[in-house]
Amino acid sequence: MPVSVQLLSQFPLLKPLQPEVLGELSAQMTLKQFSRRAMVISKDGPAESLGFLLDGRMQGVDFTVDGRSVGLYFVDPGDYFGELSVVDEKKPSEFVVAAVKSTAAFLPAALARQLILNHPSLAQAVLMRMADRVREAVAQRTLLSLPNPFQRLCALLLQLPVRTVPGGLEIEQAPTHQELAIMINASRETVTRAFQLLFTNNVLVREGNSLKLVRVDFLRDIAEGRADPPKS
Amino acid sequence: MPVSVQLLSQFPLLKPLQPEVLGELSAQMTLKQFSRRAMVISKDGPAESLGFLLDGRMQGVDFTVDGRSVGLYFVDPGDYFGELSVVDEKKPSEFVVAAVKSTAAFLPAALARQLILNHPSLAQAVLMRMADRVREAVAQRTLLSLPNPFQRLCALLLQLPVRTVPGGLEIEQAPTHQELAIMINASRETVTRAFQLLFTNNVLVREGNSLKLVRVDFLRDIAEGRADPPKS
DNA sequence: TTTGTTTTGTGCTGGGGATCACAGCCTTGG
DNA sequence: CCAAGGCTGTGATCCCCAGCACAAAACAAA
Repeated sequence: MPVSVQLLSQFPLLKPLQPEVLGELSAQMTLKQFSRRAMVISKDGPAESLGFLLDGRMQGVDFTVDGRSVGLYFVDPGDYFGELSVVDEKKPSEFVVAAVKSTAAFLPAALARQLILNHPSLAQAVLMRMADRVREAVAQRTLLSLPNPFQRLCALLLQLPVRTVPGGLEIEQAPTHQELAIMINASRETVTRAFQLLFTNNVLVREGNSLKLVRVDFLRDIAEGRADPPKS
Repeated sequence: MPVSVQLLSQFPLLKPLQPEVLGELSAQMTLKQFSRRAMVISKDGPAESLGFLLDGRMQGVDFTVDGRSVGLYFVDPGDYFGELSVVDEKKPSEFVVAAVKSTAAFLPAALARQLILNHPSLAQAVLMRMADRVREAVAQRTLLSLPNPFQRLCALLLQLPVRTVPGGLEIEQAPTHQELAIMINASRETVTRAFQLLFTNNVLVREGNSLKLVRVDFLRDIAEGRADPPKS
């Protein structure tokens, strides 16, 4: 099932390509749907392709040897994923699962690799992307050293992809407590309790499926240890 | 103070370059010594250059807003560092400090950038390096989710750069407890106590300035939760 | 050597959060 | 439209480890 050129051209990475190249690509790509919790890329499998997320959200996860899951990053529409294996031809370093029902387009790894290496501008773009991922990883690592889970949660909320709306920031399609918990090394219950406090203090407001951050400054104060987490 | 071509040619990254190019580079580079604990790259400063570590060891560190330090990675001789800022021209994402007395050569960022972008083979090498850093970061992140500090320590010891010696692996120039502690989100005292146990159970042996891992398999068993940490 | 400084070793205490157990609630698919 | 499986909320318990406060030891410098 080839993928329409129009869809592809939405991706910043592919923008600089000539239309005819894009056309060829589209013929080689396949479109796939994933239901919530479905595995998109497995760490074990060959899993060799470059994915472009059209719709939904995915989460990069890994598992410790003792079976506990670890949240690494989120992928949002317009992003691509799986580039690591494509460039270094090693096994994927993590799993990617669909956090919600999602659709993505895939380009076989070999082709993607050729494409990237033959187009210096693409190579450079990918290089930049990797640089970003390293930076994200560092930020995430630093976050994990915050002493208590409450701070870590606030810090995470602030660095999640948000949209500015009147009266604060908004996180659409809010992740579940569990999904957040594994990103900040905390238990699901602890996240629930923290949210509880944030709600009763009107720092956060729930709006259907999304989460509105009112009092962003206070959130930041907690994250950075200037303000103590509210007790009740 | 130009740097001898001979020194430079030890770096895998620069190997593929023609001797004359290498010669030019060497004229542009400077050699610097750092004493223990000295700051090599600051997160704030412009700090714009690509570093090549000749001798010693450095540690990438960051600080949480509340002043606690976070260990990110170690740099060993033959590695280069500071490549992130060089490729994306943003501020450094972390600090780099000398863990021990070290000497490094520096190439100004603008030149390094040119060099990399003009030589596809270098660009590719850097791309690979970045891929490695992402993989390292993922591994480190996964490590941090291990439930107890003892496991984390064992896991870290196993993924530190080691040298194979008769009767086990050896970590030369062993990091201090403090340096290890900040890499595994534990307190210095906890690391000390863990080492205590590992010594009395002959899992580790201290040999002057380096650390010998006897019973590597047992170390791995603990790290992976198959064996319980010894009680005494 | 002596002196100062960084690193390592240990006891004690308190609090924070993991874990377990279960109860309501959505939402989603059949 | 109902059922069933995921999410969210909440109490109770317990134990691990951060933090403090020194003491000892190793190391560097003078």
